[in-house]
Amino acid sequence: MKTETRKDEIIKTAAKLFKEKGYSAVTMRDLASAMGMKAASLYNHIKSKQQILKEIIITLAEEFTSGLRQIQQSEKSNIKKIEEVVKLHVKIASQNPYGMASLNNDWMHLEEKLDYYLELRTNYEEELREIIAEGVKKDEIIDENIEIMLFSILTTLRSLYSWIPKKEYRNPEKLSQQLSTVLIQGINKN
Amino acid sequence: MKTETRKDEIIKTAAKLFKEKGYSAVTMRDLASAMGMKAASLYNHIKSKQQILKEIIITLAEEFTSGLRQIQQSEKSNIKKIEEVVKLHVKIASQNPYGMASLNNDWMHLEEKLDYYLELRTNYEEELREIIAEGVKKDEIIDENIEIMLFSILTTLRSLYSWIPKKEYRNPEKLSQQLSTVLIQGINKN
DNA sequence: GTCTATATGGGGATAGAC
DNA sequence: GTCTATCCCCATATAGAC
Repeated sequence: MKTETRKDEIIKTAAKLFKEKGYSAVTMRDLASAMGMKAASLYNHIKSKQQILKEIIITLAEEFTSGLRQIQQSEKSNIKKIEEVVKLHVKIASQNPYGMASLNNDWMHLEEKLDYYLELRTNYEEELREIIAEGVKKDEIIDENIEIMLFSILTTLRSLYSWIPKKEYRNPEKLSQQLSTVLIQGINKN
Repeated sequence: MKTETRKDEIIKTAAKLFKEKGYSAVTMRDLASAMGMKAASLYNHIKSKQQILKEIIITLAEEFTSGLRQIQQSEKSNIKKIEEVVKLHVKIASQNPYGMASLNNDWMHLEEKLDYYLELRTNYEEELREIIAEGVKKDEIIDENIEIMLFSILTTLRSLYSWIPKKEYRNPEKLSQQLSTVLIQGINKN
């Protein structure tokens, strides 16, 4: 557990601002002002605006990748694996909802690391697709269009960051369980 | 059916660019270049960059508002109403996937019309919440956390624009039906 | 209706004093 | 580690010729 450096503070503050207005609309002067300093001073801690975005996004993308890999390697039913994926998203989004906004909305502004990010993203989708396809094959999951099931689940999980800061969702265990119910069982009573 | 004016073309092209990089990162030079003209020439057709965003977003927001009002006033079961809401989103997103990106991601860059937009958005969510709450009360919908059901459905519908341009989803009827199944019945087989 | 030229402001980033 | 001053570039938008 390292102590938080000034650089970490800057990145955290930047993520908060990026969530409100997006990467392109946030200026280094905005960021400096939120930190209580002048824009030029930021550059003693970070190399560039682009580096801030890169650190926010790549860190999160790698967390998802390694989290999913662990789930994939476990010996659970595919429905259980999906429940674990829900937990993974709730956990990461709870810890860092601001960063999640950049991951979802500002990845296209990555320069150097864009290809790497896209690779992680594509692989993530592909692995989740395989969990669903396996579930269909083993009769755990209905034989409906896999892409629709995949994107329905994934887009809900990806937008978690936008409502997780609200009061009702401070209990990650409970939220994960309720969300799994809705995503897996649907909302229909009959 | 009016013929498409140059202004309409500019707005359509702008929406396409906004979808790729977001409002703030698209310059009037980018837009002009995509239109095969110089930036200054754009101003013979539109008043400002801000006006383009406003037209894209407010038009769509009003379409959703009036669409939902019609559904709300019909005499259907609440589950049927949700199916109609799915159809509404599929229809609008199919007609204008580029504009939907701005509606979802760039509304915070609205200046003059921001408050109006937020009012429409809040009302939309509130009406949909009431449909779900009614459904729970009448035993059509499970008695699970309403906010979670609402946001799970809504975020899936809101992100439709990002995957609707793909080949498999060109049939709005079929897509609506499959998506309703997944959202309402879930994915579980047992 | 499109162009060139330009006004005006703000962006990211660096130099060098303290 | 923070500041002031500044560089250089590009943003939106307008004026006025063709």
